[in-house]
Amino acid sequence: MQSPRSNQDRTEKTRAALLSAARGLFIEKGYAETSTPEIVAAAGITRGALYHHFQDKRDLFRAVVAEEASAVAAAIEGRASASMQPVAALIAGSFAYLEAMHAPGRTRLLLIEAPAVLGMAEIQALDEANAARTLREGLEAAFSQAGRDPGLPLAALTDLLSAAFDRAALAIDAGGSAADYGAAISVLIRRLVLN
Amino acid sequence: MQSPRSNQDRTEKTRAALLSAARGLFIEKGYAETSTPEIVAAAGITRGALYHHFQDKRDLFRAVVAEEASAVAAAIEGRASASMQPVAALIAGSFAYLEAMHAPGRTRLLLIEAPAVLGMAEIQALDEANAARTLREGLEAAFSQAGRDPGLPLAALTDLLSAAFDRAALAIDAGGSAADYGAAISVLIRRLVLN
DNA sequence: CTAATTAACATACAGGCTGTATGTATGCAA
DNA sequence: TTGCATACATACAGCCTGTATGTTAATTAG
Repeated sequence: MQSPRSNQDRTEKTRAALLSAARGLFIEKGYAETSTPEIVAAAGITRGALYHHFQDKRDLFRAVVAEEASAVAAAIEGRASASMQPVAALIAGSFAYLEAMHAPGRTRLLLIEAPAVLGMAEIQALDEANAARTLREGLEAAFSQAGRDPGLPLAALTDLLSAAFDRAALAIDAGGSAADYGAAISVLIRRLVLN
Repeated sequence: MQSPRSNQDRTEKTRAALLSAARGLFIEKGYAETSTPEIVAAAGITRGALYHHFQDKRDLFRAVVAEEASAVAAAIEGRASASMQPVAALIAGSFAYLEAMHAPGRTRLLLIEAPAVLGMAEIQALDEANAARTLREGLEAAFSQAGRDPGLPLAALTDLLSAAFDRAALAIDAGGSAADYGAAISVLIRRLVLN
């Protein structure tokens, strides 16, 4: 806090401007159709700065995706409180997820483009860190309360359910009936867990 | 059948060579990392021929995807015969799908790259023409046999199930346990349909 | 049967984009 | 204040896509 602009400050501002501009363009036009000249123009800097802060275009995209994924996780956080019944918590969490994913362009960015650009492996790791673990624990709790753990492939079921949520988010974003997909999610969870 | 090489013949051979070469490269390296010079070199022709037969690179990709999707549909065809019980038919069809998707590179091509390159709308239309309708009819039959249609959002449920199948195919392809995912699919269907 | 037209390519070109290499100015540390 | 590293900006090389233009062979018209 001595110079008019410390290096740390400059870096933060530049990175933030880059991320914001990139997110807007990636959401609007997709990864492939967005050029780095466009991004830096929108951010008010030059390509030199971009390649100073990020290794390449993909690396910048990765940062945007991570940011967005963590925003989704944050939006869900706390929506399914520990005081709820397991099944109710599962359903509340699912609806929170659908709501959070409804932000403009999020489904396309996170569910369509990210797997193609970054590869499924990276996305899976990111999911695991954010939502998947919570979901699996919720499922586990619900199952164990209903007393029917034995032999069920819990991890696989978690994965399949998570895929169903993703598809629901995508479908709603594409104009599908939120009520229908919400009901379908609800039915799916209840039938799976309760007998 | 008069000339040593009729135009029709030439066209067919060239298109086939192009599609085959493109499929191999798209599967091996993905859409973005595959260049048209590479494709035509592998096919033994020039870029002029490619752009004569297809509007652009995406159009060629679209043709490859359509071919592959129809191969999957063909592989499933007949696996779920009308003589089976509805639920058994559903499960048989699901397993046939998982098997058909296990061909090298198919999950990546059809489930990861195609939505990103062609857009979700086109993929949905393609799915609808191939697998989704069959699935919905199967679900409907199973539900009506179990006597519990009223009020269920059938189309949405079909969509979610289809997403679960896709994820299972992806997960198995990525090294997940085919037994676990198969069991999970089986459980999901049974719990959903039977009470 | 020949002339004209069109289809099926091959070649050449223009523009744009990515990543890197290089230059410069400013903060920071000794 | 002198030297070094950081945060950029500028310049460059190579590749790729799509189009425009040429060429050869097949098909159609007269």
